[in-house]
Amino acid sequence: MTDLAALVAGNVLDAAPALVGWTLLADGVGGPIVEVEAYREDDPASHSFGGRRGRNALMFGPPGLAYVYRSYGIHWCLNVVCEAEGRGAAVLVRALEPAQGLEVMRARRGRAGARDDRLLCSGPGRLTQALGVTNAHHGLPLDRSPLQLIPPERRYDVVADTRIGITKAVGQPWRFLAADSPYVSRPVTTARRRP
DNA sequence: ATGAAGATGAAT
DNA sequence: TTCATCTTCATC
Repeated sequence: MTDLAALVAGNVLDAAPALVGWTLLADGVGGPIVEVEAYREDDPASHSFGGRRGRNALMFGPPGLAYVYRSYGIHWCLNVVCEAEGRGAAVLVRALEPAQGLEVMRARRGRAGARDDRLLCSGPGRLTQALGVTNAHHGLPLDRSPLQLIPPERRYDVVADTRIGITKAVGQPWRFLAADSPYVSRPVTTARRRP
């Protein structure tokens, strides 16, 4: 699927893996998405859980907009709002492969980012810092300046895994990664060794 | 009004 | 493992 509007209008569990490989740019800085997570209304871990109120109202709005929130008082995190208006679903963009605007990213990411390109965008907070995404982008469409989502140029093999940092709803394999990408925030969970 | 928790990241 | 730091939501 190369039509963004149709993609984000669909079921978030389909949209999330399909977004892997799309290039995300903010003012021309970014690269292909390699890791996302899906969140939906019936999911205790989702900001939209329990209905539309306050800031999360954007998750219930029209698909294709950016839902940005503050994490741990420090980081910004970027989501792509999905599904029809009235449904509170979104895809958290967790990591991308740094491809365009490398020097800008390194400057924004400071010490850690300067020494290893894998530390530029591997994590939702790192990614927004590298791309300069903040509260100012909350509610902006992802298909118009300063934000862009460009269809993949090649095929990506996508792997499903459990989400990260979730305490309220465990087990759902709603984290989607580009297989073998060195730019994901964390490798796929390996089977737990027996005691 | 006030407080605790949280879809994180960096340093120790 | 600790801690930075702030919005949202629950409770008083």
